[in-house]
Order: sequence, then C-alpha cells, then structure tokens
Amino acid sequence: MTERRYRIGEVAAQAGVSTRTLRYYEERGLLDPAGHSVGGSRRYGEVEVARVARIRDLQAIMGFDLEQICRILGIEDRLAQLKDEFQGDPTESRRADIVRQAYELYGQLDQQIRSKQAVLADFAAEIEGKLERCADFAAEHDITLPATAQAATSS
Amino acid sequence: MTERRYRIGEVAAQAGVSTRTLRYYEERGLLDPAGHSVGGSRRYGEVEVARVARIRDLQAIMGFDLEQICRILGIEDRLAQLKDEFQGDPTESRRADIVRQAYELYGQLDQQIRSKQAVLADFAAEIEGKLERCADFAAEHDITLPATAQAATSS
DNA sequence: TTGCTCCTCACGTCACGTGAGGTGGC
DNA sequence: TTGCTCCTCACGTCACGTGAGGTGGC
Repeated sequence: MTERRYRIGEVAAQAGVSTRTLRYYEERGLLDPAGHSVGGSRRYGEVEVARVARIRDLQAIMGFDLEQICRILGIEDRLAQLKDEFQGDPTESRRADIVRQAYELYGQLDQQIRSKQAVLADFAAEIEGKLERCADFAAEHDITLPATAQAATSS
Repeated sequence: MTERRYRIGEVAAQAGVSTRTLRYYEERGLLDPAGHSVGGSRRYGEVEVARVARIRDLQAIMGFDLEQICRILGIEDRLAQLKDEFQGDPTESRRADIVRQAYELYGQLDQQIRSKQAVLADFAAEIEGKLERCADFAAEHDITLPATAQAATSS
C-alpha cells in the first residue's frame, strides 16, 4: 500500500494557490515534492499538502514573510522528527533544546495571535459602530436600507 | 487659529511607516497632503494623519490591496461629506444611495471581520494544543521548560 | 552657516502573475 | 493521436526599500 500521490495542479487547487506559487515555495526552500515522475513532473504526498496549508496560514493569518515561515517550519520539522521516533538526535540535552525551542516558538505565536485578536476586536467594534450610525442616519431621514448579511446571521 | 501642520517625517513616524510609503500612497491617489511649503515640501493635517492609520488598518488587518482600499475610502469620503453638511448632493435619492452604499460596505466589512475572527480562533486553538503537547512531552521526559509569556499573562 | 529633513529620479526586492515555447501522461 | 497538464525560462507587477544627488527650513 503505497501512499497516494498528487500532481502539482491538484495540490494547488486544494490549497487555493497557483502552481507557480508551489514552484516558488520550492525555489525558496520551503516545500519539496515527495518525488518526480519519469518525465520530471512533481509528485506530492499528504505531508506536502498539509505543509502548503500551514504555509498559507502563517502567511495569510499571521502575516509572516517566507523567510520567517522557513524558520518556523524548521523548528516544527525538528520537533516532529523528535516526536515520531527517538532515532537521530543523540544527546539528551540536544533533545531538550529542540522541545524548548518549539515551546518558546508556540508561546510567541500564541502571544501574537492574542494581540491580533485584540486588534481585530477593536476594528470590529469600530465597524459595528459605523453600521449603527448609518442605520440611525437612515432612520432620521426616512431612507430604507437593504437587508444585510447581518440580518441573515440573526435569523 | 489655523490647524497644526505636520511634515512627512512626522506623519510617517506616527503611523509607523516610511516616508516613501506616504509618497507612494499619494502616487496611487490614496492620500494627498493638505498643502505644501514654499519650497515644495508636503504638509499634512489631522485628517490626513487619521487617513494613513485607516489605510494601514485596512491593509494589515483586513489584507486588502491599495485598489480595494481606494474604493472603500471613496465610499467613506462621500458618506463623511454627506454627514458633515447637507450641501452638495442635491437629490434625495442620491443621498439615500450614498447611505445605502456605506451601509452595505460596512455590512460586508463586518462579515469579513467575523470570518477572520473565526479563522484566528481556530488557529489559536491549534497553537494552544501544540503548546500543551510540548508541555506533556517535556513532563514525560524530564525536560524543564522556560517560563513563557503565557505564564506572565496568568500572573 | 551647519545639520537634519525634504525633494525627485531610478534601480532593487519580495511574492508571485502571466504568457512563450515545448514535452509528458491517461 | 488528441487534450489537458506539466516543464522551464523570462518579463511584468504590486508595494514598497534603498541609495544618488540636490535643495529647504529652524
């Protein structure tokens, strides 16, 4: 039972990116195909598909550039390797180092997420205030407003 | 009592952007200085300072490109003009149009903010899960972890 | 008059988009 | 064999960064 392989177009479609983007990630050292066909076209596995999604999250949600993402993935890769099996890294201190690095990384990410959530909440309050003021203005001046998605949410 | 004027460097520092960025916004038609000195250097007022902050919010928080931001600011400008005074726009139907457009805009923004909040919440849960798994692994293998900002938050 | 800030080109960069021209695989 | 997908250049674009060389204002 060999693992299912995907062509670059399939991976791109799943992630909602272009094939050019996946080739660019490869060029920048963020994503290597699991293998190649005889003719030379790229073949990806589930691991790579998940990796693309992770890259997009770190880019779109957190706003990191590809170099920062490369460093983050490096730490996560070493952690995954450590968790999968104890092979490789020999010394106890080396092992502890990797776990500490990953713990610190996730702690930092968590802090940045919290601050993003705070900024978004402020922005949401601002926009909702403006929505209300629009509605007030419309009521005062006898303007009928269209139904918003807002209304659909509360139905 | 004339309004306080700011030089480009002051505005840039307040907004946390470069002077190049402000000149680029001008080039793209997003931000005009309130005036110029005799020698030709740009002078901005409070309105422009606020506008830069708004552009940055729409860029950094919502991820819009400058063309979308230009459209959003256009709607907001017309709405502000309408609210300040009833001068200008003559017909009632025109007035109603502007308010409806703004209401729809804010409704859309609100929806996009909500979906961003949902994605961020998912991502936060994922990262917090990883933090916990790191802590569990460390406990099992007698690895002492450093204090995180996490700890500082709960103190 | 001395600095710091401003000015306008203009080329560089990052993360891709978009053809051009050719080969691969069900 | 016919399409659709893949391949590698290579130039274009967006939102700026970064000097180069020169003028402005407290």
